[in-house]
Amino acid sequence: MLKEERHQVILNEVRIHNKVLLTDIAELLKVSPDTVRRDIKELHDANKLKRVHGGAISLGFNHYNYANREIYSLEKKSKIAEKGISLLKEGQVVLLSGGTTNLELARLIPPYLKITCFTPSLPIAVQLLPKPNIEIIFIGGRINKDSQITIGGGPLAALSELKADICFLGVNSIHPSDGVTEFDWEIVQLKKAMIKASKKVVVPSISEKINSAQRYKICDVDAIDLLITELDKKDPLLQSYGKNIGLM
Amino acid sequence: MLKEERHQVILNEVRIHNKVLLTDIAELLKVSPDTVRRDIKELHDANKLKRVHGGAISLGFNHYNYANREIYSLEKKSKIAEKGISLLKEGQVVLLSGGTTNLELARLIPPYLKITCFTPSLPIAVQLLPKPNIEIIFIGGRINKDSQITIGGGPLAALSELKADICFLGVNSIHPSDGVTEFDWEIVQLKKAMIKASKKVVVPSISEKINSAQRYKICDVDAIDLLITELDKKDPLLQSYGKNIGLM
DNA sequence: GAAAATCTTGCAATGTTTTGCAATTATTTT
DNA sequence: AAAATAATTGCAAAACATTGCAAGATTTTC
Repeated sequence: MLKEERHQVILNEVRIHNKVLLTDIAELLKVSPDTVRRDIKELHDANKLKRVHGGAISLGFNHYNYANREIYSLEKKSKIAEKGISLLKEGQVVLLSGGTTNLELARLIPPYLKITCFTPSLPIAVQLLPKPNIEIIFIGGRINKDSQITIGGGPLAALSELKADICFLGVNSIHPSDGVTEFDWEIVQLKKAMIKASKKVVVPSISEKINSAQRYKICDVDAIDLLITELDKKDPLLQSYGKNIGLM
Repeated sequence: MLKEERHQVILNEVRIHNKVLLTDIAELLKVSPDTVRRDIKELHDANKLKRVHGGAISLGFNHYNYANREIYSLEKKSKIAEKGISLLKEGQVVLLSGGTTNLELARLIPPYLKITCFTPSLPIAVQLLPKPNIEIIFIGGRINKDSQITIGGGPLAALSELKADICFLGVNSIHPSDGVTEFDWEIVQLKKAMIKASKKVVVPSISEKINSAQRYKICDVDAIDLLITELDKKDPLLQSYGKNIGLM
C-alpha cells in the first residue's frame, strides 16, 4: 500500500466523519500505529487536517482561506472584471461560473444595467442580490463546499435547457496546447456544460493562470471566444493565443 | 472521543445557549466532570469562553448589536429554533423554506450533525456553508429579491422529485379556520409543493403570526403535523389548534 | 546494472498526556 | 451555620507520543 493511498484514505475518513482515531486507521489499513501517526503528521504539516492527541480532526471551519488567500490579486481581478463588464449589454442573458474573478465582476456590474444572470455560485448570487435590475437565476444542485458552487447532475440538466448570450468562465489553468484545464472532475463537467449553453465564451483570467495546466481538460483553447487578462494585448505571454482567440 | 471533539461540542452548546452547566456536558458526553472541568479550563485559557462556577458562559453575550425590537423577536425565534432542532436526527433529509426563524434554525444546527438540507433560500444556504457535516442541496430557480428564495417553475419541478423526512415551513399567518396563508401567490405555490414533498410538516412560528390571515391560502391547519411556538403548549392562544396538530 | 544513498516501515524503550478517583478545600444555597 | 454543590490537588493506570534503530524497499548515481 502506497503512502499516497493511505493519505487519501485518512483524508476521506476525516472528510466523512470529521475526525479519525489513529488506532482505527491503523487497523483499517493494516499498518502500524506509528505509520499512521507519521502520515497524520505529514497531512497536518500540509495543512490538510488538524493533528490532535489520539488522531486527527477536520480543519472544518477554516473556510476563511477562500477570501484571505486571494486578496493580493484583487487589483488584477478588478481590472479584468472591468474589461469584462464592458462586454455586457442591456437585456442579455449572462452565465457566470464561480471563482473570485467572476465574483469581482458580479460586484462591479452597474446596478442600472438590466440583465439576467444565471449562476451556480452562492457568493455571486449573494453579491447580485442587492442590484434591483438584475434578474438572478440560481442553478440549483448539491453545493460543493470548497468552490461554493453547485455541481452534479442537477446543474448539468438545468444548463442543457439554456442558451445564454455570453458566459464568463472562470478557469484554473489555460495553456496553448493543453487547453483549459481544472483539477476537479465534476467542475470540469459543469464548465463543459456551461460552454455548450452559451453563444459566446469569455475567459477572465489573471496572468498567473496563463500557460499552466491541470489534470482534467475542459476544452481546447479555440473553444474560447475571448481571453481577458490584466495584461496588455501585446504582452509576450499572450502571443501564443492570439491566432485563435480574441484578446482583451 | 477526542478532546478536540468535546471542545467543539462545548463551544457549540455555549454558542446556542450562551451558557453550559458542567454536569450537563459531563452527562451528555459521558465523561467525568473532572474532564469537562479541564476542558472548560483550556477553552477559557484559549479565550473561547468564560469559565464560571458550575460551568461556562459565552464571551460575546452582550456583543449583539441588533436593534432592540429585533432582539426581542430573535429570542423567540431562537427558542423556537431550538425546539425545532431537537426534532432532527442523523441522516435525515430536511427541507427548509425561507424566513428568519428558519435562518435562526439553520444557524443553530450543530455542526457535527450529519444531515442533508434542501433549501430554496440563499441566506440559509450561506448559513449552512461552514458546517462540514451538512450536505446542502440548493433548489435552483429565479430568485425573489424580497424573500431571497427561489420561486417559479424550476423549484416546483425540483420539489416534485423529492420526499424529505421533515419540512420546516416558515409561514406568514396561521389561523384555525382560514388555515396557513401568505400574501405572495408564487410563494404559496412553492410552499404547497414543499408540503407535498415532505413526510412531516413542521411550522415554526412566533406567536404574533398566530390567528392572523393573508390573501392566499397554502393549506388547511390539519395539513400541518406540528406547530412550534415560543409559548407553552397550554397557552390559551394555542388551544384552538391542539385537536388536529401537535404542539411544541 | 551494481553500489550507494534515501526513504519507508515496524519495533522497543522511554517520556508525555489524558483521565477518573479520592481527599481536601472553597463556594453557593437554604 | 449547616448542607449541598463545585473546585482543587495529588495520584495512578491507561493511552498515546517520541525517539533511535534496523530491515527492507526504492531511487539515485556512477
